Amino acid sequence: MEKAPRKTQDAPVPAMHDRVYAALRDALITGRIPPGRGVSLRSLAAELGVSPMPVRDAVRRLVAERALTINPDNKRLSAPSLTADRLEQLTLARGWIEPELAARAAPKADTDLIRALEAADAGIDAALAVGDVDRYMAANHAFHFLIYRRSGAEVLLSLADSLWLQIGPFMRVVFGRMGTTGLDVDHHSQAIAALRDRDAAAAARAIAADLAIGMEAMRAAVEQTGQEPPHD
Amino acid sequence: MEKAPRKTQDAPVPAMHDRVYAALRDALITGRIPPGRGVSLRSLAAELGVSPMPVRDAVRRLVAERALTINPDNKRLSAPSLTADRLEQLTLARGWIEPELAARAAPKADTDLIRALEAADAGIDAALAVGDVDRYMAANHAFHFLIYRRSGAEVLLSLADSLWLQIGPFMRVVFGRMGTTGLDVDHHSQAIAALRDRDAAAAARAIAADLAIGMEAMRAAVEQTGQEPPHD
DNA sequence: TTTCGCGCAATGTGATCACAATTGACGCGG
DNA sequence: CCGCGTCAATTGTGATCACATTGCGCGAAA
Repeated sequence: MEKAPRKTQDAPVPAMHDRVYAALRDALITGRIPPGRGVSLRSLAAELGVSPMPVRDAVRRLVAERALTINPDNKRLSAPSLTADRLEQLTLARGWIEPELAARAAPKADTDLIRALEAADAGIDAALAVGDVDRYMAANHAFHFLIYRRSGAEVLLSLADSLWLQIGPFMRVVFGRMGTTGLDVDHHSQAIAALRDRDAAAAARAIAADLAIGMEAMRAAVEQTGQEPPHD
Repeated sequence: MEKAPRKTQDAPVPAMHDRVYAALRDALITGRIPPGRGVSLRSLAAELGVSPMPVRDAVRRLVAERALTINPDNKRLSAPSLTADRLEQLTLARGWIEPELAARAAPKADTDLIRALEAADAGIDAALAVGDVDRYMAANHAFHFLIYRRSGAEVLLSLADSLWLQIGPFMRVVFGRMGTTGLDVDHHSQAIAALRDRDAAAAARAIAADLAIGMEAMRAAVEQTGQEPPHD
């Protein structure tokens, strides 16, 4: 016997604070916690049906990843506000890191990865067709990180992860402002092709182009939003 | 009375978990917690004379910043090991971000900044002269982040912060292997001059050159270290 | 002397309580 | 009707306790 048969399943139940983290992360990315909104440990805990303890852990992590901000006077928590300045920096950083990750993933691509990417891309198209924002964002995230994870570059990967977490709320604004039109320009197919060919440079180009489209859409949306007062 | 005169100073006593964070951060950067060494919440708490609670918070933050790692099976904490792979990624990321920060800081430079930089640079030289590693690293960190903070680019700045936190332990290895020789090539003066001239491109070049020197020294040191078994 | 097994110590995690600071609302006085 | 002070509720923070799991060491058996 190798170890001791773990009942029937092998998955060791994720810790509570990890589930809370995942929940908050999802809530932030999908915009269920709108930018600028203040949150509190106890209210989140009550909402999730747990004690404030694991929420504290999850929140610390999200603050460190800049997915949440903490008022230095108040010590009160809030979702970061969307500013053109932040978006510009995020765009720049993504433009460095993500093509690099794609380039590193290219030599390691295999048929399993290609198949998974095609499935994810199909999911994206399906979501776009019916205008399902949540599914689109989930599938798009899955597509990109299927590639990035393949790079094996843990340090850069974690940077990309943090950047996506900060970008998430912006995407919601895009859809709120202009729907999903214009996002179907398919650099994803080019990325898949490049990976199939193990062509690092082409993969990097495809990802860079894909980012450029999305980030430009966000920039336009934020510029438009910034002129209005906060809507509540 | 405008508010209520806060005794004499204005600094509202940093929270315990922030002090613990600072302490751990310093311990990691200066190598007092050697790479690969396991740590525990309770032992750290006892060592710092506080309850495990603020240590948990600080550790969560450091884990999120990748300055500490957590074994997914054990759930046990340890300082990340130094690998050539990690160093390569850190070098790449620093090479993107830090020159950019310097470039953004250049237009905003003023005489106060220049003076502070000259003081920090003098501190570096003094530390190098007497071979004081801790002081050198502290002064070098201060020098760079005096510049970077001036950029006003919060997002990029936090990325740079995380990268330095991960680089810290490597630097200790450098000094342990080869002392401080070869690090006195003075790109810092060039950086100061560039900032005085508000020359963004020159500032970026100076910082990039400075990084290249240091990172190459680390690469050589790690390569040398990697061939030996862990020394305890 | 070596090896296996049992039990204790230590670990991370989560809950609950206590406390100081801040917020927000209610009510009183103008 | 408006302004302001007071008080209660809510906030983040830290400590302490309880618990399941893991690691390690001591001791017994061959």
